Amino acid sequence: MIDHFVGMGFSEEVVAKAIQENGEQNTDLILEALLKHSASSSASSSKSKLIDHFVGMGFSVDMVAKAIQENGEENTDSILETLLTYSALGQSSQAEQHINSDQNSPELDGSFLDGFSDTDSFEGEEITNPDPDKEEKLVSLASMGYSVQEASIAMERCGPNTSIAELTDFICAAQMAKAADALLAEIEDKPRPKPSNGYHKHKKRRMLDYEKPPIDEPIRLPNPMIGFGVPSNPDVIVHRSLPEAAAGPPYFYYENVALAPKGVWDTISRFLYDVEPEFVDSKYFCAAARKRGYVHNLPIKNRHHLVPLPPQNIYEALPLSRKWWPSWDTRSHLNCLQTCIASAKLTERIRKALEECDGEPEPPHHVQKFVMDECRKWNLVWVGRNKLAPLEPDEVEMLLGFPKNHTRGGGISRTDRYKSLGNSFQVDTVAYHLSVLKEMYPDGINVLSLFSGIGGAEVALHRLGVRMKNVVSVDISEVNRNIVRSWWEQTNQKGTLIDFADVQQLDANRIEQMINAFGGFDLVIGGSPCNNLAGSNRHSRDGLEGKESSLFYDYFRILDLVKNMMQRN
DNA sequence: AGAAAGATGAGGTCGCTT
DNA sequence: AAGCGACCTCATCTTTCT
Repeated sequence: MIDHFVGMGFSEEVVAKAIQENGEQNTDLILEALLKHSASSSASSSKSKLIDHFVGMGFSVDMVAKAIQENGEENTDSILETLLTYSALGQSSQAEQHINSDQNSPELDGSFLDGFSDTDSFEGEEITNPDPDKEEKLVSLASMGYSVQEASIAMERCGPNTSIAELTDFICAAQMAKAADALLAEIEDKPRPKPSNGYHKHKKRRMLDYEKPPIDEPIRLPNPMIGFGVPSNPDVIVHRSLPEAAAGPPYFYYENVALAPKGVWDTISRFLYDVEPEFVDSKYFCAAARKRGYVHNLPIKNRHHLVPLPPQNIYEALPLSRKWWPSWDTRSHLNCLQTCIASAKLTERIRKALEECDGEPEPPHHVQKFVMDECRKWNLVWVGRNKLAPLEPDEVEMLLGFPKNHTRGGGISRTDRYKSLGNSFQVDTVAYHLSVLKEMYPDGINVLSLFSGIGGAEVALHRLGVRMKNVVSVDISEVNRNIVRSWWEQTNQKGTLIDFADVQQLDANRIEQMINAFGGFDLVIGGSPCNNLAGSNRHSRDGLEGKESSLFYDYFRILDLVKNMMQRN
C-alpha cells in the first residue's frame, strides 16, 4: 500500500500519515489527501497566501489562522492535519454519509448515487423522447442561455403546462440557491480535505423543497453528443457559469474518453474545480466518430471551426471507395479510430465469404451481418470488388485532422504510427473549442501541453492561427517527441519548443522557473492516458486509479501548481 | 529483435418488447 | 419493471513471421 503511493512520487512519511488519517481501505481519500498535500507544500511565501490556500480548500479563516498559529508557517503538513482534526471533531455530530465517497469502486459509487437520484426520477429523457411542446420549450430556454440540464430540471419540477416565464423564474431561483449553497460551503467548516468544493454540497439538508435533487447526480452523457454546440448546430448553449475557482487565466483544457467506467468523470470534474465536462462526438466534425469528454474553462461563445472544413462523411473522405460501396453497407461515418487495425487474414476471410455468393444480386442476410459486424469492429472500407481493407495511416492522419505524413518516417514503424494516431486528438474538434483564443490573444500564447502525443493541441492552435510564443510539451514517448519537434521545425514556428519526457520532471521548482521566464502560461492542455478507462481494454480496465490513467492526477497537480503560482503573481 | 498477426470480452447505453 | 438484443469501445498479451 505504502509502496503504491510512494511509487507515485509521494514521500513515505506523508503517505504513512495519509493512510493513518484515512484508513487503509480508502485509497480514494488517501490519494486526495496526498494531492492536497503536494499542492499545499508548493511553497507559499507569505502568511496570507498560506491562509488563502487552506481557505481555498474549504476551511474557515479562523480555523486556518488558529492551525497556523499552533503549527508554525512552515509545517503545512501538520497544519493540514490540525485542520482535519478540527473538521472531524465538528463533523462527527452530523454523521453524514462518509461511506460512498470513501470507496474507490465505481460500482459502489454509482449504485449509491443511482439510489439517490431514484428518489425522484429525473432523467434527460426530454431529448430522447421528443414531446413537441417540451422540445420547443427546451429549445427556447437553451437559446436564452440556460443549460439543457437546468431547463430539463425546471420542466420536470414545474410540470408540463408551465410557461417559459415561470420556468425562467424557477431556474433563476435554483441558480441563486446553488450560489448560496456554495457560499455557505465557503463559510462553514469543511468536513474533509476535498480537492474542490463539490462533493459534500448535495449532502446538506438545508435545501428548499423544489430544489432537492440533482445538483450532484452522476454525470450522464448527452444524446446527441454535441456538447455546448458543434459547427452544424452551434450555440446550443451560449452561456454557462463557471465556479469561481475554475476561472482563468490560466485557461485549461482536459480531454479523455467519454465512455469511461462509472464515476470516473465525476471524479475528474470534481478535481478540475467542478467544471462540467463537455462531451462531444467528433462525428460532427469529421468522417469518424470519437466520443470524448472535455473539461475546460474556455469561453464558449463565438467559436468557429477550422477551414477548410474536413470531409464530413465517408464518401467525402474516401471518394475512391464509393465505386465499391454496396448499398447494404449503410455506414456514413466510421467508428472510433483506435490503436490497432485488422489483419490481412481477416479481410481475406471476408473476401472469400463474399465470393461464395457472387452469383446473387446481394449476399444473404447472415453474410451481410458477418461482414458488417467486422466492418464496424475494424473500421474497414471498400477498396475493390468484395475487397475490404483497414485504413492506411495517411487516411487516419487525414481523418484526425493532421497534415499528411505527420507521423511518417523518422524511424517509426507502421504499427506505432497507428498507435500514436489512435491515442491522439481529433484536431478539428479540439480546434473548435480553442478557437476563442485567437481573438483573446492576438500576440500569441504560452502553452503547457501535457501528454502531448503527436501534438494535436499544437497542430490545432497552429491551424487556428494562434501564435505560440513558448510551448512546453511533455510526452513519455520518444518517437512522439520527435514527431512534434519535426513538425515544429517544418512549420517554421517562431516560438520556442521545450520538451520533457515525464510529467514527474515538472515539479514546483521547474514550473516556477518557467512561469517566471515566460510570464505565466495562458493554456494548460492535455489528455491523460485512457488505456485503463477505454472499453477496448480487456486486460486492465482499472479506472482512474489504473497504472497509466492515474496520471490524470499529475495533470491536476501541475495545473493546480500553475494556477496557484499565477494567482500569487 | 522488432514488426505483424491472432486471441482475448466486459461494461456500458439505447430501443424495443414482454 | 424487467428482460433482451443490438451496438460500441484513444487495448493488451502471446505467438508467429521476417
